[in-house]
Amino acid sequence: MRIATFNINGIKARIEALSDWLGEFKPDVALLQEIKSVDEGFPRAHFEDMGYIVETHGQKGFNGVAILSRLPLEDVTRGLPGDDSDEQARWIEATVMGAGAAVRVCCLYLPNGNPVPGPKYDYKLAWMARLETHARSLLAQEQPLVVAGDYNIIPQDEDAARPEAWAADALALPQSRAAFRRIVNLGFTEAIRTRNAAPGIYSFWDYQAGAWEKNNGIRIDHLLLSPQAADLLQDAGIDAAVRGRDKPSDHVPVWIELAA
DNA sequence: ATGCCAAGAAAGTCTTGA
Repeated sequence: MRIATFNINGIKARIEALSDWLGEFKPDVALLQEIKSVDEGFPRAHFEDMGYIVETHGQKGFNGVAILSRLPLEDVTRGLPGDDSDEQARWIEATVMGAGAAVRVCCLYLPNGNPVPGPKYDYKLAWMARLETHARSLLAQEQPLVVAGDYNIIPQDEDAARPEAWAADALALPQSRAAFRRIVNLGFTEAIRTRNAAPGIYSFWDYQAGAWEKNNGIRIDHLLLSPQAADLLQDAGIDAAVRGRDKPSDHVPVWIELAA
């Protein structure tokens, strides 16, 4: 089972680039963030015609997440538990029925949190505390589980080409990194780092100042695996070349292959 | 430090992103 996470930065602007990539990479499951669309505005039929089941959790203008799957989905839920007053569309989860195993997949768009300090950073940390609580209950089910998406966290200095530029940013502050580590340390395996321990691998390059051409990137899109999912892991990678294509997102797909 | 670019909502120029 091939699962990818991809912050597409707007479904309307990315429908061609996303379709091309789906046709080439043929993921069984694509976890999309920043669809920037309401559910009714998502081009559902277009992706159904490509063989995908489409589940969205959108909102007007920004945010929004979606799951595209070529395998059957069960028990789709929307919204991160823990705060019924939270209106932002940043979480959708479902069970993917693989031939060999069922895999619970969670698609998240974690708040950016800038500027610091301020209410946006408070919201980020509160959201991460809710994620920790929910992740703990999901892990307790002791099943294959993938919690993936745009975490908006640079886990360590080697995950940025210019870590000094991010030192005071919400993506890299010690408090942000500590919150991410608390989640990982519940028992997750960070998929990419099982395959590549070297610095210099990124998943985001800013549109500004020639960041892609200079390889001035950061690694902020992650797939966290429960022990039962990690046991199924066959491969993991980042499809960085997508960033160099026409009309790209500023993020690229990050993927895993599971024996499921 | 800021926001060089991009997207969306909307119809001028904001907001948001990272």
